[in-house]
Amino acid sequence: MSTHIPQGPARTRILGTATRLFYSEGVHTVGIDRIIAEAAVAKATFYHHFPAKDELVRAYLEAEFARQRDAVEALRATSTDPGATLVKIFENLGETGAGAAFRGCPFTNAAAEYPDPAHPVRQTIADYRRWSHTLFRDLLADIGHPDTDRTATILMMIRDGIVVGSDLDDPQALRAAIGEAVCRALRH
Amino acid sequence: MSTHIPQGPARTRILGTATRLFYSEGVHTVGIDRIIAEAAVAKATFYHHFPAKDELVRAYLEAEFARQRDAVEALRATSTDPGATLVKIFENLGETGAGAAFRGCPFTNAAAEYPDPAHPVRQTIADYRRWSHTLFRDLLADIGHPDTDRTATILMMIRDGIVVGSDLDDPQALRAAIGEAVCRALRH
DNA sequence: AGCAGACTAGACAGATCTGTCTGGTACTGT
DNA sequence: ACAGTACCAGACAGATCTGTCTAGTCTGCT
Repeated sequence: MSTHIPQGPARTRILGTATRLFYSEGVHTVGIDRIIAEAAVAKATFYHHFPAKDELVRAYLEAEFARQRDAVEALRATSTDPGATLVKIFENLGETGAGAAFRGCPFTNAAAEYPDPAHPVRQTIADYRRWSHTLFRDLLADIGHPDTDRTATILMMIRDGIVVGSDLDDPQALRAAIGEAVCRALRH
Repeated sequence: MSTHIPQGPARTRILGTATRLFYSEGVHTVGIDRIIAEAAVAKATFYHHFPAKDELVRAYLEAEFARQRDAVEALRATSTDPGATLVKIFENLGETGAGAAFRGCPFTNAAAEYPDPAHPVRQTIADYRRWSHTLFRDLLADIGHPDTDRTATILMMIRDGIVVGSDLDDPQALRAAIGEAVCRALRH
């Protein structure tokens, strides 16, 4: 029911289709043939825009990274209270985790399929995780938290726990525990 | 340097080789041909013991599940202090996470490659996660914690954070934060 | 008018995947 | 001595994978 005919230029269609399929079914299980079929694109066009499948995977994660950065940027622009921003980030995480289409974190899922830490895809994942940790640390510094670095690491744990647990356990029960988890993590 | 010639009966060799390869490189990237080659087993023998690859994946996770159950059982048998047991479980997690061969949680990694929640492999993963949550909840009850269920959920988050972060971030920095993370999670 | 660039359709190569099947060897218990 | 079991070696089928290549269409700019 949700198989829309993709719109716009070829590159956009490819990336949109790849995002949907890679996220919902995994990277290695989804072949190029399937992507070009569902994106309604010729094979030569695909390889014109992306020299190899791994480049598409990287572009998929890079786009997701940009999307999250923009969302956080928008959140920080509306609020001057860093504590509220922090809580809102985690509430949003729980909300998306409770959605039907949720299937975990695109970055950790991809990492599971790319074991080599030197691979370009893993570099993008590492960038994303450094950005996440820095984001938490900056917000904690803005709050005036005395233990920013270690607490940011603890918040990363909770973040990972939410995305993993929302996929594999009961997302509602998990969502109900997020507020308390963050609250306890911040206590020092 | 670590490619040992496998020992023992064929089934053990297959499962041992599969465990090593599936964990270090992923499930879909490792083919049957490679497993039978490194296990020094004939193809017919493989399919005699495991009717399909997915059955081997399931057996691999089931064996890992049993190993962890045994380890926890041994830990609970030596100590009568449930709080110390809980802390030790998390310390052990951080220790294995800091090891060179660590590549995240076998169960969450496998889940990333099996998107269908109804798949037998996902059932095993769900069993494992239910067991983990129940373990935490039982230990919290033994301590006399007033909020066992929600706190167990928070401990699950920290557990997931440790296994994900040990693989993708700096395992040493993460390990140094585990004690504090558990301590804050237990505070009520 | 004409040309460049983006696109489509699809054959093709070469590798690799899972799973089946044939045929032969070696050990073990009766 | 003999049946049963466990195993080995490897060919084979059929599907699927990534990536290349040929050949032709359509559109917009100059």
